[in-house]
Amino acid sequence: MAGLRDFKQNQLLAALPHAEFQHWLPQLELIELPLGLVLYESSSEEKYVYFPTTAIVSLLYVMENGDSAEIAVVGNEGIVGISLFMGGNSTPSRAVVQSAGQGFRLKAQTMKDEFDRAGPVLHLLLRYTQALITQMAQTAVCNRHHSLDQQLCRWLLMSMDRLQGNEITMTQELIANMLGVRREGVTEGARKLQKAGLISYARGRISVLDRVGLEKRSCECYAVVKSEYGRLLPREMAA
Amino acid sequence: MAGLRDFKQNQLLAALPHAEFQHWLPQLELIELPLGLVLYESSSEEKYVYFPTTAIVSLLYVMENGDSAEIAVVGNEGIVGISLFMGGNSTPSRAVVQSAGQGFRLKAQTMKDEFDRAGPVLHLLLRYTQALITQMAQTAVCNRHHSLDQQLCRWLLMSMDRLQGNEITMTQELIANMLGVRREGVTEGARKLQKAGLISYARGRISVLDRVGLEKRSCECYAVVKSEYGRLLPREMAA
DNA sequence: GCGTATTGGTGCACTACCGAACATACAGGC
DNA sequence: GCCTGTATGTTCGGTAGTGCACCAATACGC
Repeated sequence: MAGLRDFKQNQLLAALPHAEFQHWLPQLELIELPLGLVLYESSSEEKYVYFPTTAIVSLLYVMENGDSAEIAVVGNEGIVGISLFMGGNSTPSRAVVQSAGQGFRLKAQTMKDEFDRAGPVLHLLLRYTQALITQMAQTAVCNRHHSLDQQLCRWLLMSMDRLQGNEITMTQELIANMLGVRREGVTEGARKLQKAGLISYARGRISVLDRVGLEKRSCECYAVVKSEYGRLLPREMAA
Repeated sequence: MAGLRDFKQNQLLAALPHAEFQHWLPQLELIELPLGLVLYESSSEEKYVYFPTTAIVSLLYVMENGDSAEIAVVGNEGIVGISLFMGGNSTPSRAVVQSAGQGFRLKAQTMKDEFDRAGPVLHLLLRYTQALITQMAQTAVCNRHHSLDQQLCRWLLMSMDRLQGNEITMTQELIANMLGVRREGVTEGARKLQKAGLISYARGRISVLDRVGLEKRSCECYAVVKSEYGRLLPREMAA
């Protein structure tokens, strides 16, 4: 049985007004989110929304020829499945667990009912959605203008913000998939970062040794998105 | 004085329920939107929302070093200024008139009041927002994976969908700004399209001669976004 | 402790795009 | 018709990233 502490690990749940939270509580199921689990598939109807606590979920587009690209990341600061309350019930993207952990899920209908009550929950979710939009827009710009090395730094920093500790469990192959680049490119970039003493890694485990150093090598995109999250979401939520 | 017909040129206005439309009518101002006009600046508070009728507006990010990239386009199918009802009141992007024309504007507060009434207008605007999100996400993917030539085709098609006639008034230099590429690259791409008989152009005027041909050369991104707009918005709105 | 699958490292030819410099050509004011 | 600014055309060297092929090292099941 999940305790109050577990729920509050997700910052949207933590920010819910007391009354609404009490209302949802019996309906929130704590579930395991293993690496690679697909929470929803492109253009298929979403039956649940998910509130990650220790897991990280990638929203990614998979193209006709199999190439893919991550358009946003959702961790314990957010919710997976915004198209439910936005009205579309699906999106052309896929949601995949990028870093294993736990999260809560809630039935689609329960979420819709609460949203339609048009109270503070609606405004909280919409502000979160705007933050997510910023992340997507910045990803578009970043894909256009920044080098693989810079993007790798941004990606590592965003993952760090959503994890406890300073270790990421992730192969270079998977990172390449997310960024939509070749695995060799990630190898090369990671090698440079290791040489510079910013990270160290071995077979699917990456340790961040110098966060500030990564921030310096990253493009401005990381800072822009982070500050927008801080502005749009309740104080303690800057992620 | 604007007639009913003018209002209905914007498809969101046209889709408003009768009661809400009557309520807004006295507050909607018809304005000219000349090329290059900045409707809102990055991170500045938005005082109006805009409903383009014959104009096209670009949402673009301008980076620290001056490089820019378009993240979405809004024409007569949409509204400029979603951050007002999403709750942020600003975004890190800039909105610029990309193709001169007209549109209506509405005071921020009027829009918010209506939105907070939580009626059908809220749901209409949120579905539109989801369509816009799809466009941004697809732009991110397109920037990652597709060639300048393909993107140029996509861009021309999206502009055509938002204009009457088959002529676009736009220099190659400006298109390059939107796509976030070099002017020479656009020149080269346009030359190929002209040679293939798909378009013809001269000094800032582009005529599309073979729409289907452009669609064939474009990447899948155009079709994905178009079909999502069709799915999410009222019938006649597929743009 | 052996074999196999997974993960990471390296080299190479190739392409798309960039940055810069410069040439041409058309439009509109006079 | 001439001048000037704006729009487009062309070239050239440089670079980041690709696709492919292959190797090296570690982890893990048996």
